[in-house]
Amino acid sequence: MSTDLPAVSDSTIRRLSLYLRALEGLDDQAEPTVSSRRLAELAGTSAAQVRKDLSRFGSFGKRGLGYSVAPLQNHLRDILGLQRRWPVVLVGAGRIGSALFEYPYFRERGFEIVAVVDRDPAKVGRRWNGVKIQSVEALPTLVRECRAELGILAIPATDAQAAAEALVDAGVRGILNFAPVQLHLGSHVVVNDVNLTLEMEALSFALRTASELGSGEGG
Amino acid sequence: MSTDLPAVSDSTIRRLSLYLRALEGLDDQAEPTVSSRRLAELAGTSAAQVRKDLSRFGSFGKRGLGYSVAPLQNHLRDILGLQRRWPVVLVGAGRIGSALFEYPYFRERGFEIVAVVDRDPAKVGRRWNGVKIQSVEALPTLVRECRAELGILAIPATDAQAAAEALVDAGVRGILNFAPVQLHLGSHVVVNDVNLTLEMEALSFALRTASELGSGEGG
DNA sequence: GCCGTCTTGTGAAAATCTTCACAAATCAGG
DNA sequence: CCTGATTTGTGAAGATTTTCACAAGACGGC
Repeated sequence: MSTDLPAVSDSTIRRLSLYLRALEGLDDQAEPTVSSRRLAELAGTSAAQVRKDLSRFGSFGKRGLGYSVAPLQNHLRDILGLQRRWPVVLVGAGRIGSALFEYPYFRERGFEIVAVVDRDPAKVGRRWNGVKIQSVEALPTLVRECRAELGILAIPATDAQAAAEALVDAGVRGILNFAPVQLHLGSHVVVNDVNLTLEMEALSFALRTASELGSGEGG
Repeated sequence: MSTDLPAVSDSTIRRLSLYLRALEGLDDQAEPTVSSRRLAELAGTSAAQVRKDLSRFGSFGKRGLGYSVAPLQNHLRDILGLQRRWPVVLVGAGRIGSALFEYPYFRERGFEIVAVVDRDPAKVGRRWNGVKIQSVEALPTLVRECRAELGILAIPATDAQAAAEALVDAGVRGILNFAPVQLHLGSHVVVNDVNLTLEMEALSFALRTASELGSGEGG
């Protein structure tokens, strides 16, 4: 079934992912249906928000009853594009790259890291669970051979822009970027940044704010 | 309620972190001042947004000239709470925990992982660069001894809620959570989730959307 | 000093996102 | 069938965030 796709905000999509995760945590034998209120609790939002989010894509619930767990899971997978396998090319075989390669939840959702490249000649040639680490020069060929449309950048900031461009030139349209740098790519390419330092700084700000009761900066 | 710090949105704070990163990438010998337009380019937002964000905390710029790079860096560090050291307790010594422990940018910003715990007895006792991995039972003591207010959860979803509660009971007020589960904690605790699957799914959705719009190319 | 060119800081307007509130639909029980 | 207890889907209202637009300030050249 093809889903009609209106303009949907990024925050809605991110919540859909949380709904899916929450639904997968339910025992659909014991709990075959779920209300927007319950789903909201599980996902950390409000019932109205859940209904609004879902209603953008269709009427999946039944009044008086709620949403059937298994069908809703399928709808969400369909909306998010998870009803297929996504081959992924990983750039960078350092600590972060290694952790991502082993990350079990990617494969579970259809994201399969099918190729790994690294700049370091000492790493090239090693095998990770059957996948041979290759040289960055092989990147364009690899992307094309694997028909990868998704790439992950887990390399230093200095190399990220060039690597991103290489990925895009070879056909990648979506990038998960762990490098602490703003990538400048064509507007048809989607980039999601994972900025670990930023996350810690947001915590730091929140804690500082909380403890500064009664004293602040001069205005 | 804090007297001087206004209510500031999370998105503003996140952008401040990006501004700081962008400023650190500038050579302040060659470029002693920066305009809101330039900073916006570097951080991937608009000039008006930059000015609005900064103006919530003070008047840091000079009309006709822009912002002085070094002083603005200091203002941002001050706002974000980076003018101090933040001891951090890491829960989970698996792949992700290991990558985070080695992550160089944390220490650079004052976030120092001073203790590591793991549930696995086989890992307890090992040393990571001078830090001994300890049992989860030691967690409360460790948090208190280190005076850690920040914790990182890099453990399976099943263990995350209990570990989070242990952290909070021992005095932690901010948590960076890599476990794919919604934590339920007191409202005085700040939790930032890093949801890698969600990030990939957002890419998947975007790509699926783009291809389903037919042959038209994005501008 | 005066002029022209920049650039900030900021109210107001526009856009976006979230919550509210309620009609319509569903079910269980008698 | 009818009643009462639920719960969805959704316009409207409310809240928040972003963009606009411009007065006021700053600097260099002369």
